[in-house]
Amino acid sequence: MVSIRDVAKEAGVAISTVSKVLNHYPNVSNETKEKVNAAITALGFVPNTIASALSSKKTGRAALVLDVNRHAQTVDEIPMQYIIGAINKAKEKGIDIITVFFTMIAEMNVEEMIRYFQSQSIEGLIIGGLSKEDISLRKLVESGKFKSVLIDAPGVDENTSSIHIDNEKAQYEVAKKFLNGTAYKKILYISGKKNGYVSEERLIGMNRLADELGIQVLVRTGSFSELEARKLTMQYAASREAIICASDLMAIGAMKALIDMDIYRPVCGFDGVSLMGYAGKQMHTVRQDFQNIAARAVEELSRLMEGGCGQDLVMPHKLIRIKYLDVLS
Amino acid sequence: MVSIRDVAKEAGVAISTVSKVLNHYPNVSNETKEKVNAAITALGFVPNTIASALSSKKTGRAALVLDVNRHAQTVDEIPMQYIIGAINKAKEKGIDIITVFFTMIAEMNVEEMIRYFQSQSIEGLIIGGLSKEDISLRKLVESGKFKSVLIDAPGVDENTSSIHIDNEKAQYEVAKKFLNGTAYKKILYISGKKNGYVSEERLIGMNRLADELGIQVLVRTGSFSELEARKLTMQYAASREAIICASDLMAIGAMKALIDMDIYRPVCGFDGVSLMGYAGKQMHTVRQDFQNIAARAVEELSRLMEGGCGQDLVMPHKLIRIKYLDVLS
DNA sequence: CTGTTAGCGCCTTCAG
DNA sequence: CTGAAGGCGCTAACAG
Repeated sequence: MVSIRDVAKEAGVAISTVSKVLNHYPNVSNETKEKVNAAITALGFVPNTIASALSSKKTGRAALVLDVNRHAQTVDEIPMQYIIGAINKAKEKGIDIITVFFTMIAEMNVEEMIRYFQSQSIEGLIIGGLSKEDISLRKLVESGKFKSVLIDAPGVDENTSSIHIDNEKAQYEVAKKFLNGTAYKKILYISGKKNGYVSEERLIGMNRLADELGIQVLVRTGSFSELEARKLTMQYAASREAIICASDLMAIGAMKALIDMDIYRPVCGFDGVSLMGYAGKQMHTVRQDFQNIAARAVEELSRLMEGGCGQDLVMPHKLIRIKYLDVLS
Repeated sequence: MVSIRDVAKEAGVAISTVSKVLNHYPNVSNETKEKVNAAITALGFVPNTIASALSSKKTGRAALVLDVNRHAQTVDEIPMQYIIGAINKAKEKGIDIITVFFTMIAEMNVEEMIRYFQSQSIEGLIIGGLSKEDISLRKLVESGKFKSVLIDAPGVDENTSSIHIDNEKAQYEVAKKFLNGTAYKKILYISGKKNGYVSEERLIGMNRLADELGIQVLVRTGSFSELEARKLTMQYAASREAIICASDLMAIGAMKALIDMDIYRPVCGFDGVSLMGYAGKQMHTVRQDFQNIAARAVEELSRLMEGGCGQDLVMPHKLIRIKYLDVLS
């Protein structure tokens, strides 16, 4: 392995000079800079990140912590979008991302988590899907040992940023568009998790619209589960005129139930996953650009790692109507 | 940060002794081992992977290289399964995995790829979806600079293992089961990619069955594209009795085309992705356990990294009939 | 603007 | 079985 020392010798300069041009220090003359660069390419020198990290105490490593149901049979589209968005941006930013799943750290207490991430030399965390029940993880974030970006969860402090769409507004808007031109007065709203951060906001948005339009909303908790939404639809849809769900997956569950029941009710979703396109029916939904959210999260983490202060970031959303042809490729 | 030196002091032993118990060296007395371990827990010592890697020249880092279509709107289920399977097993094996996408390295030549992975201190590669067109990547593997495990692609050598199901057999079997009890004589077979490793094997399996049963098979290339399969079905299905596809996504495309054409033809897929469950129709398919394949790949890589020699691994597959309820969660 | 010199935290011979 | 000492490749003061 050719090292910085070889480059220095080849270029006829000191070892530290090479380091300086490598790290784009300001005070190096163009002349020596060129000599060094020539030597670098001549020798095919590759800087050793490990050594650099050890010496500088900056590893540039971050963990993307995601909640995927390991044995779920449904498609994990959202985590995948997060991964794609984050990794691509991370490469651009020169930071390393390792992906970690909730299940891998679920059993750990705070100390163990800290130890785990520290042993991995991780400086930053991007957490997707933190819920109120993830107490250890929350404590980990609050420990301040790592810079963190929380997707869809609150908790801004000096070392922590939060990134999310305006869930309340989005739910309000999509439901409004969905109901536009209709005279429905009896809606079934299938909500997310009880005590879930985004679920509560979405519910508020729904209620605000209901007040405004003077419609009656029956709220039931679907726990973001397709099956649960299916059951709730079976139970309540007959006496309702339309169904609004706090996620696309639940919307699909609702729709399938309606097909089984052989009745028609319009259904509204939330997320904009491509799976909707396979569900066999056009549906209104909010579209979140998960890749973009993750990419933005990486940028934000990068900023934090360079000493920036935590902040609250609100991403834009769109309203769309998804149909089969949208997902053909 | 508490270091090995502090532990040594606390335990009243030499720094190297601590290192030895950390790395489970044989020649340390139980007595000192206990002293050291006590000191470790007392101080909450966390070994520094970076320093260890620099010193030992073993990083224990691997890259999972995957082909995901960044802007594809269909669900990237297979890569996600690979990621889940690989990462979970990697944690168990104590190796670090960073995920890399083909798009991130597509433009690079071999030298650049080598440099990229070396600068990341990566020792091993797990590559999913290597095709005959990925010349640089193939050269990278053949360079012998990294230990590699190829999923669904051939190329075993000293540093390289290959892992895959028996595609020929699987295609033969699923098609046989699918046609069992029918008297169809005119089949449309929508194949994968021309010159694709797995595509060719599957086609051979299909042809073998066709010979055996004396049926006539019209082969068309669907390139694993749902849209292409849809088009081909539109074009040829009317004059055929059944459709067999070399992937589930193409099977879905075929099925949607049949619905549009308003004719019925049974469709057979290959893979066992959960998306099939949303397609609105029961379908025969091969089921590959992608998580398990990836997990096995990590084990194999781990073996290679410890000096083992490359080998060819054939994973088992199942035949299933997938239907909507299978994917409810 | 350039070179010298200590480490970073750990591993690994090599003596004892 | 244990300890001392010399790096691994690089960064970061500090001199010059």
